[in-house]
Amino acid sequence: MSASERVVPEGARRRRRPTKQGTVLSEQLIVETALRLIGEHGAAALTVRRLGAALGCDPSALYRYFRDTDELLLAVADELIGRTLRTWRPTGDWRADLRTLGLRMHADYLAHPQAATLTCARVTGRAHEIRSVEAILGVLRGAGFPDAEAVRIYHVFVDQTLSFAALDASTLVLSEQARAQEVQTWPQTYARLPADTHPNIAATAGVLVAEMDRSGYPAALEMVLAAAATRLQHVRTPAL
Amino acid sequence: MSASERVVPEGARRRRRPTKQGTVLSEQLIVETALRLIGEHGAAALTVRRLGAALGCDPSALYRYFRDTDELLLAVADELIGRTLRTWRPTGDWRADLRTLGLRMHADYLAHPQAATLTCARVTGRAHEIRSVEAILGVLRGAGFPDAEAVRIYHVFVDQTLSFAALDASTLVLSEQARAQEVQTWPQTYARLPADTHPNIAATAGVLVAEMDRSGYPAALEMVLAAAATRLQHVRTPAL
DNA sequence: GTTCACACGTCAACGCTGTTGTCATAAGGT
DNA sequence: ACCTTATGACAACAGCGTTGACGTGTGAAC
Repeated sequence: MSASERVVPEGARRRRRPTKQGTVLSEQLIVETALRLIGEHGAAALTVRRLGAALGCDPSALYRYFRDTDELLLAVADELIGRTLRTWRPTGDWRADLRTLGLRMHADYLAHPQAATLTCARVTGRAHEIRSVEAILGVLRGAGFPDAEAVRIYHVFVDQTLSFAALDASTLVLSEQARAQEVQTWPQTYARLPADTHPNIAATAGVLVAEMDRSGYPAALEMVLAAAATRLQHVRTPAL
Repeated sequence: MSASERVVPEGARRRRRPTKQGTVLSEQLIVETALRLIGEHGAAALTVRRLGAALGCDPSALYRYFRDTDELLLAVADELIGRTLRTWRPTGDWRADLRTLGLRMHADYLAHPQAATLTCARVTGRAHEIRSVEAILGVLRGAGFPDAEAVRIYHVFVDQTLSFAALDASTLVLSEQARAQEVQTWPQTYARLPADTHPNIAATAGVLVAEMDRSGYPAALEMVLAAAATRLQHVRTPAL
């Protein structure tokens, strides 16, 4: 039997057989346990053996549910997307809708930084992700963007949100002292550079220290939304 | 002897003893070989054993030069930063300068994805980084952006470039088959969704498949530059 | 009810990984 | 020429993902 034939799709499962330790496995339970493991003990804690131990089953039992660890990771990623999307409702104002969705996705991923660094870059092709793509495209096309434009803006919006989430999450995962040192680099190193050798840094030192202390995502999102709005005006009033 | 005591700083090395196969090790040679290994055989090829084999030495000999593989990767990353900025010269056209710098940084990081994913989020506070901050701020202030605005745009520009680089690099780090599957998800899964359940995806399927096949960074960069240009116009012609 | 196919958990094993303790030896200051 | 010790080699360990074989309990069929 090859590895891929070993996996039975979740919908087709009929026999639910408890493990030696009594737990009844399911795709849902495995994904939740994986997420919990990552949240409690860091991303490095997600190994097949540890996950098996946490679930009370043999590690190899997981291969009845996922072809390999990569597929398991995709399921974890999709679960995160689903949690974000579950409470979001579009209002009809495209700019406000994208703003709140972006900020919420960013925040939700940061709430699970270890999981975010592992999964932000992945295209899952699973249910929750598909729903989010459909929704965002709907918002943009409903606002009047032509198809090509809508797809391009969708791409920028989603990749920007995920990549900033991964970036910001990765700093949260650093060790306590590494993060502390990272934060202090701006006031300690940059704010003290002399004006004759580094005129631009010296002139903006105060603003620089304050700005670099927070995420650049909100400002980046605003700029992308502003550029999109400008583009929409051109589409609506062509050849002025 | 503990692991950290085993490492001798590069400057303090006195005895250069050739390995059994004749090569004379050095921090520089190890870093270069690691970069070559990544470039030739992919990120997965960078293991201590393979690196040892490529260098003609026992894997454990590397631990005389780096405390662990993480420290080795940081050394590789540091080498990368230097290479990126070395050839860039501002022309005086702020928008073109930022465009070429962003695209070049993005490309250079992608050429060494393993190092990129590990280092994109770090603030080093070292010479190369400081020079880049000074240069970018100089471009923006020279273009006429007020200090607060210049810092804000610098933040967005640099974080967006690094985060997209990390995102795109992380897909290159995936195993061969995982990446292949990721690419096929758009034509195989998304392009086949029926129009009645997923009207927006179905309507844009063709454009979607083409768009998602490449990085969103160039488009994102253009949108940020466009938003910045609009902002600059407002600053130059206040209170119209 | 009883039977029966097989889904699914378990076990053992493979080859890989990073890392370390110990030892031998050649380099280089004296 | 000696002696210290830096440094490379060797062997071993624990842990990793993954697979093939095995047996047992389940749910369906009759």
